[in-house]
Amino acid sequence: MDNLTKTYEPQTFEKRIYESWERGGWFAPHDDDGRPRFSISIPPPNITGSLHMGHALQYTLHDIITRWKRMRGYAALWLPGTDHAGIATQTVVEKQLHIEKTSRRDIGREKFVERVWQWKAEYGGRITAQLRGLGSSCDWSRERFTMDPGLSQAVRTVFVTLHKEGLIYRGEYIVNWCPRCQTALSDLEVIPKETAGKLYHIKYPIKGGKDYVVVATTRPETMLGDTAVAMHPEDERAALLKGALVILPIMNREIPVIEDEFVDREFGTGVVKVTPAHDPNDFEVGKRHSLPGLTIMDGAGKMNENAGPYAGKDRFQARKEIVNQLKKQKLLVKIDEHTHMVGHCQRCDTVVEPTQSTQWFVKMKSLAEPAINAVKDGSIRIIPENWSKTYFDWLENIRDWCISRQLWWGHRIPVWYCDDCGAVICDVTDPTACTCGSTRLHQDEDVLDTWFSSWLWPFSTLGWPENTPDLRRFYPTDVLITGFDIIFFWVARMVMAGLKFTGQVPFREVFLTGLIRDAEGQKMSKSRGNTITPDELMREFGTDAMRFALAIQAVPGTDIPLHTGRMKGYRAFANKLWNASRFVIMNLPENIAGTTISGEPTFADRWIISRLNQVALKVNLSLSEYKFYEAADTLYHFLWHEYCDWYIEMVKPNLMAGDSPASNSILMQSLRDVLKLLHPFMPFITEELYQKLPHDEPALMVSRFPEGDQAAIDLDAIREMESLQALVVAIRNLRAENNLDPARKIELICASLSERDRNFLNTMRLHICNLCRAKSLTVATSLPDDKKALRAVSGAFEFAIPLSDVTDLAAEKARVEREIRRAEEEAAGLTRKLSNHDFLEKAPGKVVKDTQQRHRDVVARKDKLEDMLRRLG
RNA sequence: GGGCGGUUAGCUCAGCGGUAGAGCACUGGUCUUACACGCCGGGGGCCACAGGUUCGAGCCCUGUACCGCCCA
Repeated sequence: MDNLTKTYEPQTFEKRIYESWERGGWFAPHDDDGRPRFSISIPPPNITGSLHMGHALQYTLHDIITRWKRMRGYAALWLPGTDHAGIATQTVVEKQLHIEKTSRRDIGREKFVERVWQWKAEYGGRITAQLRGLGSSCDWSRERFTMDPGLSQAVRTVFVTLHKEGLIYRGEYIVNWCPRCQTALSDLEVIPKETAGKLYHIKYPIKGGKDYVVVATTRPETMLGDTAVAMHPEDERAALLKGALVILPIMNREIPVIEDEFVDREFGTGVVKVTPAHDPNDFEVGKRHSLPGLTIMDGAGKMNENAGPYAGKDRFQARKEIVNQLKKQKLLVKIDEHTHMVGHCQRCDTVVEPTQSTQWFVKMKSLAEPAINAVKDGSIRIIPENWSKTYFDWLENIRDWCISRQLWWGHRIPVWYCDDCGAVICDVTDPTACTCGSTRLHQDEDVLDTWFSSWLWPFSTLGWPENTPDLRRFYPTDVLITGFDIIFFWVARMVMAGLKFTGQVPFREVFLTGLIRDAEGQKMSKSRGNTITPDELMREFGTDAMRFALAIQAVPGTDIPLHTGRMKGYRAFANKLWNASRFVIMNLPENIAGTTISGEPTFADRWIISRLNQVALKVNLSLSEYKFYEAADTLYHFLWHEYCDWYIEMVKPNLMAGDSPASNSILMQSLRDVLKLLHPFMPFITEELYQKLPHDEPALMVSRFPEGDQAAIDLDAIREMESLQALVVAIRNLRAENNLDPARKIELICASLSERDRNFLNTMRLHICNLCRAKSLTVATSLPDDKKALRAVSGAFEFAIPLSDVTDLAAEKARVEREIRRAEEEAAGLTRKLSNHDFLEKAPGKVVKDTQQRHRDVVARKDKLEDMLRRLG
């Protein structure tokens, strides 16, 4: 048997253990079809990313559930993979090219895509390596990437199907445009941020007079694209201006005054400029009033040829210059400070420019309805339940999804245009000729939003559109675990796609985690500089300690502030487990039988077995309800404060005497069960320790999870243990209060009028002496009338520690008096309750009975204490 | 403006109708031969506020005040 180091040193075994699991092939689900199956797919991390705390939390929970199911005999599949992160990955490679003093335009599309694949081959394994470091028991043989041929096939199939059904269309609309990424974005990829801006009040002269109207705008540069000004129809000024034209300053263009109810009369001057090509509202107004749209910027956010003198200038520079120009022309009335929401690119934080542009869209309405129903009728359960409302709200007000991106990295839109007849061909396989006979075809330049492949993830990874054995066996998946922040991006869309294309829900349950925050409760972000990475924590505290810390704080629907003190605490817990195991291993007889119990179990044995079964039942129940925190907390308390603090201590004298073979065996077996119960939470340390103990299975991870057996619970043993603990704590307390040297062996007298109690004391004699550091215990019907003794009461027992050197009688009396007062207060409260007729009549019988018992107990206690006080003189 | 959370011990959080809990921090004692990442004790809470329901309310209802998030 190897000797264990004195402290927990995770870095010495984590890597080795993970490799042994992989070598064992235990991450892949059993082929045995008789087993129930469990399946979960990973929210694929971005291929360019590195593991952050949110991942660490979510993947820890994935792993806990997967390991738990696997150990309970399920053919458990956790399917891993990554997504191709269109914008992020393209940006990374573009930066590389920039360093090489070239660009994607220079090398061309084909070469560029090649470079990205090259980059992926080189760095794409980074995040999956980190995933391994976390202990994730994913089936790597089934790893998928959103750009894999199979998944690409799924994307094409879906596109073509939706296109045929008319649910995908192409058109010119206002979209969110990121001038840095130079692509369109979906609504979800735009982050509105409260921004301190300005509200400019600008005079637009009315044609043919000296009058003018004043419009208010936050984006004066867009005025170059104005094609009208609008007022509310009920505005009295509107009547006067009916049919009037105003002169657009700077451009000196005549534009009409129109009336439209969308104008907010309260805001600004009640008159707004209308720029159909650069504002979503104005775009709608423009359509209603048949106004032309005039685009005044290019894809990079620079003013274009329609911007007259400002052509070529950056949009923000143009804003400054235009404001100056207006000032000069005395057309600027005033500038108000104005805080408003400004859209920023989710990827690069650049201010998004709403721009009129031709893009591809998905009609979402008809897809959303079944997704709503799936949650309403319980086919999918969202945990915590209150997120359902958010889910419904979004789906009920869903807008069409802009899916085309002006990128090169991604799934290219499977649409071709005939250069001769202009036909549009949309097909799963690349067409070679048009129906007109022409072979001059060109494919649409755009690629699809990355989420357009992610929303197929639960089934595309299992082989869809092929009807593969994996798809039949592992779809639908059981549960989706992810952050609530992607409930729209991903969760809702997956439900829509799953129902539409497989006719089934993609998962039966959705568990939404909170966000990981810093110690001050702030969101972690690079700009705040408050990020902590899992790598740092794993190095400092051990992976198991970090996992345990995350699990025990994973209360559904609650954010987790990250305190390193907490991590330290769970490293101490791991150390405790380590040392408890060390103790057990050190005390193993050479040839202990693996699983058989020889000899009669002692009281302590019966107690720990009972508690172990209760704990196992509780852990299974908690995990089945996704109460990770409850399961972890139960185990923490059991191992430390029951197994270590009491059971090991109670077993020590037997071990030293060598007279209880059963205890030896139960000590080891119950530890092994604790290791099993803890394994999903702390896989590395438990596996390492399991390997050091006698064991039957090749690895803990494939051993059987303790289910807990109601029949193995001896409630009498548990009750007796509770009174023993209360008595021991009371005696220890008395010692400590009176500053008795812990090394000093005391004499102890315990008294009770009941014979049963006295029998109990005699049975527990050795435990009491051992746990209280007493050299003798005298059991009596009453305490001797000796003044020189410390006295206290615990439950039905009174006890005394005779001391020849007790000197401070006054202090001792004061202490007893204090206890009497406490007992009196409690008794008074209970008396009040019991003299209330309504309580006696209306409260359930059990509650009344318990209250009466408590009252009797506290009165008895008070009597005993008063008796003690008298004896003290 | 609409919606959803939160407000419990110094800190971070459980508890959600019948005696207020945990971890950390604090504090007194202690290197008792598994562990000082330890052991044995201890202190600390009108459970945000105001009403209501109930025999009984952190727990249910109504309202208020702060704080946070999401959607317009």
